[in-house]
Parts: sequence; structure tokens; C-alpha cells
Amino acid sequence: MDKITAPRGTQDIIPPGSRQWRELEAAIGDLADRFAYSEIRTPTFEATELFVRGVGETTDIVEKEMYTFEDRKGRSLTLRPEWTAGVVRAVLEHNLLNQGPLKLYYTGSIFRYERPQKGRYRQAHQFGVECLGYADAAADAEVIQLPIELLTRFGIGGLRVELNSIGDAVCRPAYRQALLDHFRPVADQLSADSQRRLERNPLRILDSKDLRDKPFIDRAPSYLDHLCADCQAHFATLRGHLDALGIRYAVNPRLVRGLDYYTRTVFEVHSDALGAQSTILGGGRYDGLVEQLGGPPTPAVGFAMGLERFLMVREELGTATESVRRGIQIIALGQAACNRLVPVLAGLRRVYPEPADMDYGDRKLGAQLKLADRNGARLAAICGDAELERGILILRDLETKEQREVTLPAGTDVGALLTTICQMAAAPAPALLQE
RNA sequence: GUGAAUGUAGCUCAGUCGGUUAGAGCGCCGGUCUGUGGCACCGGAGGCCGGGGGUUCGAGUCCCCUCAUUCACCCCA
Repeated sequence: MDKITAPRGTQDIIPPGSRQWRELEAAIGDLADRFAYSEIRTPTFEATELFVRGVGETTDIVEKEMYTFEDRKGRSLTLRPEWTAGVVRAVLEHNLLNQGPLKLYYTGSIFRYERPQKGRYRQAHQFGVECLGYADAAADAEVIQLPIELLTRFGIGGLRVELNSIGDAVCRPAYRQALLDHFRPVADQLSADSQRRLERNPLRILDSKDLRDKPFIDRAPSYLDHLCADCQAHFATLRGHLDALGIRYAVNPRLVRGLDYYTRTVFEVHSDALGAQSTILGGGRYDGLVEQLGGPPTPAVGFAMGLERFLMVREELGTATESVRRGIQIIALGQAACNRLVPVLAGLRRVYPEPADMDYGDRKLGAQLKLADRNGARLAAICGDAELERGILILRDLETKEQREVTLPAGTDVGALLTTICQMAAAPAPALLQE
């Protein structure tokens, strides 16, 4: 019988690495809160049609990367390949825009059917925000600032912030025509991919990495020269905000992005620590999407960050925090002590806000201390027959080796024990006790 | 979807020209230390050598197929 393994491109998040995820998710929640974003959770799968209409029929995501299946009634459903379409759907379904601007954030899985490689998985995790209802460039600046704040908080530097504007419905047609005029005469010299893109989505030729395309791309007209007055003003205002916020960035006129819904601002943040998939986060403005999905005309801007990639960069840069000793390991020697300490453990878990654990394996003292050490406990509470007789517990600080005797609590009443534990661990006593 | 590399113990990896009983370090369990962890020393458990077929007296090693992983292309988080 073959061993069953996790499906291709998926990963188990297991200890001790799962701790990094907890830390990251906690920081995300805190930061989103400070920026006044509220959490939204949407279904893991949606009607396939939502992504086709939202993300765009000619995108790689829709053309070849979706996990699509039929349910028992023959409805076509798709595991979300990105969050924005589903969030906008939920916002419209619940009429959340009726109360003015709306700021939402999410964290969770996305699914794309791709060959896995470094920083690319079939199930990945993203943190992102959607800022709905603001046309002003201050919103764009906020949406760029937030993830950079997160990266900074984790000490991650050496990043490249790239920025571009890809115009709006007013100036897009003229620029598209300019691109066609530039590429059509040399179409037969372009890569097969780019020839296909020419008629369907000429903007996408700009981010081709094919060497045959490069000379033509280098000479292609820049959108920045074709922006309409409004788009130009928006871009200038955004740049002013970013400068004022002290965010360093590079304007990259070739930056386009693979999703069809972007207008005006697009941006990406790259790290050299990631290998070929260097994008740690990306986003932009999507002023047409809400309307396209059946809602009122609504300006919007957002970003999405790859959590795997974030953690990979952090790992690479060695900014992960070391774990500190904390909590208590209860060591019972013999059955009588074990019976006596089970309620003590239960009592501690009610009032002591750190990990409290006990080995149920009837191991000798040395082995149990070793276990406590490995578990990263700060204190050990030792009790065998001798201590039972005297009605005490021995508290040992695993770091300083200091030992104290304390009276053995009766049942789950661990108040006095807790005081000593907090003294020894040099931790402030919980409010419960200070009353 | 295309290409390349790699699959040997829980983990990281040796394994010569095909040769007899498959190795190390770390980790795990136990002992030295009848009740005090990290260190040291000693011992032990743990392997269908990814799977299938072939060549051979003999295959972890050579050949074919297959599966998986990794990296890269396309594109993105």
C-alpha cells in the first residue's frame, strides 16, 4: 500500500514552524486594527462565474490555474484563486457599501493549479486588504504603507517597491493603440506567447521576460507618457504621499500585473531572498471591478501578500525571534503524586496564563526534567512520596536552578502557588491575584 | 503544460569498479547518576535503499518504466 502524502503543492504547517505563523497572524490582526480595517471571511469556494468575470477571462489564472469542479447538482464551483472577487461579491450581497467607505482585511488560503516551485504552491496563504469607496490617492498610499509597516515590524529590509500607473478607461484605448502600432509591424519577431497577447491583451507583452521580446519592449511607448490628465494628477499625488511617508520606491513603467481589473495605481514589493518568485506582495487600484460585478460605481484599492513568501524572506534574513522559556512543567513521581497533582494542574490552567503541562508517562525524575527542558518550560514543580508526606512541592527554576519549597495546594485551589510561580518567573502576577 | 536535478533511518547525508550482515552525525529510548535537565561517555531501538520491471551467479549501485520532491520556464502571492 502506498503511503498517502499531502497533495502536490500543499504543505503541512507543523511545530515548531507553526509558531511563526501564529506570530505573523497576530501582527496582521494588530496592524489591520490600527489601520481601521475589519476582518472579512468569505467561502473557500465560489461560483466559477465570479472569478471569470472578476479576474478576467484572458488572465492566466482563469485560463489555466483554477481548481474548478462540479457539485452534485452540476453547479460549477471554483476554489478561490484570489480573495478580491469573493470579497466584492460578499460586500454587494450584504449591501455593505450603503454605509459609506468600507475597509476590510482577510487572511487565508488561495488555490492555483500550477507546477510548484520555490515560493509557489497550489495552496498558498494571503493577507490582504480592500479599501472601498475612496478615489483619492491617499487611499492608495495607505494601502501601500500598511504592508510595508508589517515588513518593517519584522525587521525585513532589502526590499524593492515598484510603482506604476496603467491608466483608466479614458486613456487606456489610446495607449493600447499606441502599443499595437509599436508591436504589430514586428509581430513575427515576437515570442509565440507575446504574439498571442498582441490581440487579446497587448499590455501583458510588457512584462514578458522572453529575450526575443526584450529589445521591442525596451523601445515600446511608456504608459506614463499617455496618461490622461486625471490619471497623471492621481499618480503625482500618490508619489507625493509616499515621499511624505518616507517610503522609497522605483517607478517601473513595465509593471503591469496579471489581473485584468487594475486601473491607475499598480505596485509590487520584491525581495531578492526569494529566488525566481520574488514578489512578496502586490496590488493596485480597481475602480471598475465593483460595477463590473453588478454593484454601484465604486473606487477601490487593495493589496495581497503571500504569507509563505513573507515567512521565507524572514527565514532567509534570520529575523525570526528566539523562543523564550515560559510556563511550568509539573513533575509527578509515582501514582499517588500523579493523582494529587492532576487537580493542581487543572487549577493552574485556569489562572496561570502560561503553558502548564505534566508528563503522564511515569518517567523518572531525570527524564522528566529533560522533557521539561526540551518543552521550554521556565519552571518545574516536583512532587514525589517525600514531598507528599511533608505536604510540599519543590519549585525549580530551570534557568537559574533556584529551588523553593511551597505548600502543596489542596485540590484546584492554587492561589498561593501561583504567587510564588509569578515571583520566580519574574512575571507580573495576573490581575486576578492583585485584587 | 515543458525542462533539469534528486529520491538510502524521524532529520541531514555517506555508501568506492556491481560483491557477502546497509553506515555516520543529529534526534529518540535506556544506563553511568536507587530523586535533579542542558555536558560527557556507554548501550539500544529504528531501513521493502520511493515503487515496478529488466540485465547479472549477485543490484542501494547498471538499464527501462512509473511515482514523488526540488529548482527553473510560463505567470504570479
